Amino acid sequence: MENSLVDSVIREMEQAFELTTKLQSLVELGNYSDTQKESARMVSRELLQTCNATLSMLKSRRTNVEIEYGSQYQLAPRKVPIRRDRRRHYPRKVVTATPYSDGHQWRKYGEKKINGCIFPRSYYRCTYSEDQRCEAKKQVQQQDRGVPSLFLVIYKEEHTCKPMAVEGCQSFEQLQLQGCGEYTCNTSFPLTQVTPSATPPPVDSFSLRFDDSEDSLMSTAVRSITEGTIAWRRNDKCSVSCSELASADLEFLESTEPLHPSLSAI
DNA sequence: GCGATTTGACCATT
DNA sequence: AATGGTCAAATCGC
Repeated sequence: MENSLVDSVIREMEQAFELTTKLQSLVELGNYSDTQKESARMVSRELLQTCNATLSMLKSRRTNVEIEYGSQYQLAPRKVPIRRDRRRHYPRKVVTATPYSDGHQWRKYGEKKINGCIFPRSYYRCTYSEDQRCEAKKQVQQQDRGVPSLFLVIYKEEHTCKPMAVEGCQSFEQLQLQGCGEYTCNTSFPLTQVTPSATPPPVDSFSLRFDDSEDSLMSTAVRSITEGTIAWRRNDKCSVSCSELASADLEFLESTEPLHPSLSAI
């Protein structure tokens, strides 16, 4: 396939990817039952997997790939793994309803009206950009007039500053954006909604590592998750859904001892 | 007074 | 020339 056509198809797939993440946000924030949400999550996961697989195939035909996709939710393991060069930094896109609370502190340094967009684009850099020479930046742009409003957040460069206020982060987005380190849980999840095929996780403390940990920051964060549901579990991986962790595919790592005194098993 | 935000100007890229 | 990204002076709010 010639490159221009590949580029066109990639753009269409990118659009499909973003629309799917947008749809996910709408479902999560909508007034649906847990069962309906779980069904929607499963369909979304399949869609995102398909998008990723297609994009991987397309991009393997092209060398100048510059975009990496992220979403509010971690993806299921890729059917076609993407080999990424760790030395390169790609912008990461997130569609979210709450763009201002991702666990990091930002300073706004500009705002620009973008051609063809209703809402202006805001430019932020890390508060510690000067103190700690942290290069992290993000752009936030409202997507539409919907309720709730959705924002496209584009992250550029990783944080090199010391992670701040991990203990205080409350939302999945904050958790995700802290950098997908190792997370410990203090006990088993009260499994109120387990799909028939799911197996309960270990009852003692355990670590969770996000599936996409190869791109993680090197910091380690300690979190406790006190309630949630396991959507599915396969070998040492599972999909978790709980109040603090909207939905994520995780890898269980047995932990010999709690990493934090307050995280001992109940 | 100080730090954060706003906003017009400037610069680089296409 | 048009557009997007950044700078920096002015302004705001605590």
